[in-house]
Amino acid sequence: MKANVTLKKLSDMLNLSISTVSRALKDHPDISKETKEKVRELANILEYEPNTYAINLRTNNSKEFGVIVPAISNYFYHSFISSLEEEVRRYGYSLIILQSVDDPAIELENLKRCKQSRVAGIFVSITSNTEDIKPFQKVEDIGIPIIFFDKVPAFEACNKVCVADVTAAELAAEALLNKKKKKIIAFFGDLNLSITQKRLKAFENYIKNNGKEATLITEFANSAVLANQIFERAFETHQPDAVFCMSDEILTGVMKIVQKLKIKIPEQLSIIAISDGFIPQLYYPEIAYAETSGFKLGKLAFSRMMTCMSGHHFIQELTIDSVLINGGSL
Amino acid sequence: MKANVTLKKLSDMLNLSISTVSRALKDHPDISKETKEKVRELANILEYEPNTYAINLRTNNSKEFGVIVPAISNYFYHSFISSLEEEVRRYGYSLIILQSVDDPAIELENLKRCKQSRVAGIFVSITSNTEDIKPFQKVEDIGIPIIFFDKVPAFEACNKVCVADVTAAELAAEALLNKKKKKIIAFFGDLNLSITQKRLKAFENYIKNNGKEATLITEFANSAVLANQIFERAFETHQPDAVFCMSDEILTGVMKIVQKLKIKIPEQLSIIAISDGFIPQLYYPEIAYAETSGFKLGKLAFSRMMTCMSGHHFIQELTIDSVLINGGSL
DNA sequence: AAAACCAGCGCAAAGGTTTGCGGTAATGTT
DNA sequence: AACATTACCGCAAACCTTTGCGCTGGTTTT
Repeated sequence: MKANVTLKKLSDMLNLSISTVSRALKDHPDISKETKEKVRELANILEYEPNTYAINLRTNNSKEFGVIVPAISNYFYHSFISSLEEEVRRYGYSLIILQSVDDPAIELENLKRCKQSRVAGIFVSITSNTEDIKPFQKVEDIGIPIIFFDKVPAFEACNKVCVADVTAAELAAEALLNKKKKKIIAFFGDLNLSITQKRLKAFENYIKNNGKEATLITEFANSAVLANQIFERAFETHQPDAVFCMSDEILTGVMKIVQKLKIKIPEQLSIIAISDGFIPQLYYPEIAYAETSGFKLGKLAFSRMMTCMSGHHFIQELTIDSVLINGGSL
Repeated sequence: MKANVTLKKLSDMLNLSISTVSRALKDHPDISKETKEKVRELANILEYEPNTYAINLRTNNSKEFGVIVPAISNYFYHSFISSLEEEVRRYGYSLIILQSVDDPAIELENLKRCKQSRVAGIFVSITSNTEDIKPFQKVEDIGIPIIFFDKVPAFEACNKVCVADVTAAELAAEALLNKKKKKIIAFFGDLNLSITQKRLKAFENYIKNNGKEATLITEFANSAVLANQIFERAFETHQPDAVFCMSDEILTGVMKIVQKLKIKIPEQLSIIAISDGFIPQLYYPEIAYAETSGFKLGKLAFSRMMTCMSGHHFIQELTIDSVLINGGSL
């Protein structure tokens, strides 16, 4: 573990002052070409690297963003994180990942960590049980911008970037109606989540307004396993000609039953989902879906973060549009 | 953006020195109970939080680990990361995630970042093209321990934690032979990867030594899409009674053809894979697999990191064992 | 020839915390 | 009564970088 080379060391060796060395390395106009050259040369030889800790202390901020999510191993978040990481790296930032395990208490702890680390900004997807948004607002008050993404607070005024839940649900509904489906099972996740409520409402409304002759049956399941059982029963009871799956989790539950009962897709049953696309393309035929791209959301979240950091502090709520991706399942 | 409360501020308000306040908050024996009480009280009221930057500078290390992976959105890594994050959090550490996009140049840049951030340690899964391990060793020389996981350098002496490739492949082969399979397609990924070579060799050897009457056909594909085409052709050409998939990527490719050709599992074809378990349970019947758990690997990697940090610097190569998880696919 | 200017560099403070050492007063020991 | 001990606390250096300001010697302006 060799001694670290610092500005002081360089300045000693060159018989210059620390400030001159510092400025030389930063190409400051006050320093002559020759001096700059000498300094740079020695810095290269000794492999000088500025001490990040000292810089952070001096400038009182770091090139790091915090990311707080309910869980990483989720169909959606890792594509978001992956996309976000790509983006922030270009600007010299890094990502600190914190999982809340869907527990508001841990979420709060994670927030506190971000505050203590004095990150440059925080990306948050809240847990399904998060009720108190004030702690987040307090952090924002001390100058750390917060971008909520995906799972965002329902009412409070804050910076949010979301997928277009309403559009996605409507696109899916429209696709089914275009195919003249008459008996549709719409299958949703945890009704306590605002995302479920939004998609449910949008889907129901669209069918009600545009599909007079279609029958709609709604089902709910909080896990893929539960989705299995519920769908198996529902399929036999109602003999639907189409099923809409609000999420990947639901879709995987449904598809397992499809395989078990050897249901013919799309002859016997049409399927459509809302997804970011990974799960739907695992099946044959590939499942049609209204796209909610974690990738695109990552890019959007970052650009929003940058404008927030530049001082434009007006609050904004953004969504990325959804498009219909056709599979052979319709 | 209110002014930050520092030790100095506290000490001024209490008419104490900075050092006394610092020690009081750390429960140092030199400080009297009463003083400690007063300090703690005021610190609470003012919501004092130590300045991480200053601490890092002073102690010359941070409570952060770097994680360098080829890509986050991978079947395996996000469960590793998720598990690792859970673990490090208990000890007050955080995780900085860096993606190499399977590019050795970016990988090198990521390594440099970790070095500049002076993280406490680095977890690395190298890209398939990484050839030069020296930069990693140089970082280790300056006192930052490095744990290679999953994709590890083939020959160099360094700390590695891996899944039990050999055991997993043998378990899978054994399971197929137990079922008296006679014509087995063994399907592998990129042959340039050491992981592929290991699994290939182990599988082939096991069949050769224990399954005299079984025919083995090996195939290779570098992507799920390629796996589709190759398997479709191979299935029709060879009419196998079993297929072994070396990875999730291969498995998804195979399963799509299974669905397309309506191959009956397990009557017509037995399937077994090596996987961490998420993909296999998406299908009906669930696919049997030799488990290589990202979750367990995360725990192991962390414990190895801790012993490395405690100064026991002997190099070690560890593997987590594999177990056979039965599905209905055999 | 005096005044103004400029290029090039150094001094020193600031950012907040930790910690070895030294100091003071009070209590205990012979 | 003189000395040693103990309990508490403060001084100041160190970690490394950034930056406002001031200083010097030389060149240009009036």
